[in-house]
Amino acid sequence: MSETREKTLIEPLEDFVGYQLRRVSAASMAQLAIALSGQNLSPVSGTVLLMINANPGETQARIGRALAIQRANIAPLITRLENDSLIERTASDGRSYGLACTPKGKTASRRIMQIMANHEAKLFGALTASEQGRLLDLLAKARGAISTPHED
Amino acid sequence: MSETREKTLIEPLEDFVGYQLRRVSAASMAQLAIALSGQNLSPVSGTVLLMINANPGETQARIGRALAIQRANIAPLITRLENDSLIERTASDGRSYGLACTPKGKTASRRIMQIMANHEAKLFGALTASEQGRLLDLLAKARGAISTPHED
DNA sequence: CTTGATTGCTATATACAATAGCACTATAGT
DNA sequence: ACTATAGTGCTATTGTATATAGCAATCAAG
Repeated sequence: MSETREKTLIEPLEDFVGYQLRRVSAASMAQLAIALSGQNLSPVSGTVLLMINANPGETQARIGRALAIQRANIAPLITRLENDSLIERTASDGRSYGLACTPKGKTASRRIMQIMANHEAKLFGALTASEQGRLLDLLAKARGAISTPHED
Repeated sequence: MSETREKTLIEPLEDFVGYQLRRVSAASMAQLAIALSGQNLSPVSGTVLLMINANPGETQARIGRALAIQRANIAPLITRLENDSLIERTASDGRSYGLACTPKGKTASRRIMQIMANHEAKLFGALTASEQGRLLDLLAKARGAISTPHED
């Protein structure tokens, strides 16, 4: 038995917001990846799909900017979503496409929203509703204040 | 001028803690990587070095567990820190080493702590001290409640 | 009609993390 | 003493996310 409770190490970055942020975010992402694996979608792909679903007709450059994903990186994501028949592109601009979910993509979006809501409940259920709200507010405030370096 | 204020897209995940966490964490990590680039260290490498500095004599397996880094992934990190003469390994167990910072590593650790503290101030300065404290508490509480999947 | 900006894209590189498996060492149970 | 189990360091490989550089096509403005 003995359960060998491992002696806790000193955490020099314990009081750093950025450190705790990174730890919680990494754990959350790992769990979300598992939760989404049944849909053959990564967290980022799923988020892009939801973004397209909520903003039909937008170009991939604008979707990417809203998610802080660069043009070069979002291209293969979009291609994959299209190959899986989750989205459609309709030429709009001559150089850009308007993106929209197919019926299959809309169904998948609803499913993904369910999965993410469930994931939220599981992960942050230890916090009360008001604590979650406060956390959300603080994160939104921090995010709003962070100056993005190059902005693509 | 016109400044073309880009029409804001709908963010379907706006009210998800995990999503905001990911966005803020990603931005923070990107900035930190820039801040640490002068030391030729990545955020993870720097964190490992600080962890060793604060816990001399610990093995890399235990350092890794404390940071949620698997044995297979921490090995090359440790090798690099040793090649850069920032840490030393002294055989302790026959199968494991005790890790400790060299004088150069201790100096680097102090520098890294300064950089990280500065990074914190820059990034989260929009929050008051009490807001930062509250955010820290909420993150710590959330982190404590998240069950790690395999635990290495 | 040229100049500059935007778009989608390829190619490439890095950081980080995950799995599988290997050799060696330690330890506990018989 | 022997064996089974488990821990440690490590290699190899893969996948995900993100970064930069550069290109051809298109658009917009002078």
